[in-house]
Amino acid sequence: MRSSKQRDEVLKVLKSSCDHPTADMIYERVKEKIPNISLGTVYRNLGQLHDEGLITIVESSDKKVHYEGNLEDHIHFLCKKCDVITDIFHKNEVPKVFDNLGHLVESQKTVYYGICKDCRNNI
Amino acid sequence: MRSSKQRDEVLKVLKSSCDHPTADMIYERVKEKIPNISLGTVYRNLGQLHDEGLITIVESSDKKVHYEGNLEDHIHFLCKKCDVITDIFHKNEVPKVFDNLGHLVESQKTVYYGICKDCRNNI
DNA sequence: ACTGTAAATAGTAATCGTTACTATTTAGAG
DNA sequence: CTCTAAATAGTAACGATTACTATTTACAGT
Repeated sequence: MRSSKQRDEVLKVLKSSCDHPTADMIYERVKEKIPNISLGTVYRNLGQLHDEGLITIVESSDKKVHYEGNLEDHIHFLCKKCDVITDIFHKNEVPKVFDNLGHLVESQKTVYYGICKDCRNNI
Repeated sequence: MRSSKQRDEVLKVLKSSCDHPTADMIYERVKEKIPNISLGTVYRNLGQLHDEGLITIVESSDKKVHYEGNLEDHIHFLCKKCDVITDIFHKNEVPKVFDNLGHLVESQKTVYYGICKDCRNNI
């Protein structure tokens, strides 16, 4: 992968973002430094950075993909009313943390990602 | 909510599906019973059923929303190559189960859903 | 049963996040 | 300095989902 100032800036913006911005939000922020950057460039670089494992994707409920630059192991709380995503770093004390934050938990989803048996064997 | 044969059939199809079908797949299956049902009707009813808590949404990586009629508490394994979603019901023995299934786990995501503090207070 | 109504539907058009395409620019190896 | 393939800007296209509208339908009140 060749270096590019566009990709560097996308990564820099994401690493310094505390929210979980969408491609469009990242585009607006990068434009402050590189005014003529293309939205397609942002999408392509987000895809590459994700493939390289330098950023992660956070699913939301607003039909947009949200990105995250913080690779530290943590979980998310997603408000179904306002769609705000909260980071929770104290995995082991989840019930207590939510009590302290004042959030009402209604459900939970856990997904494991990887390669299934068939895909490991074929090729 | 008024009853409708369309909604009943959408729910019936989903309850008897072992995969995790998309709106389009559900549409095709319901058409066998109700040939002139509209895709929009399927989408609207899936939304209503989800609001009522009768079905759940499974995020995938193919940009489509997948639905599930099985409300039993379980987690998912998502293959990043073929996008197949596997149900895992033995939560407590996760590493062992994946060993047995032959799946290679690379990462994990946990999300809690609910109402955040601000949304609980405002209104 | 009959009627009024608001909800639900079928069919179609519109939306919008994302991807594809193309001519041009650019990084970096030789 | 040159060559070449990767990266880019700008724009067009795509496709899953949602919105819209005239018509149908469930069902509560008579």
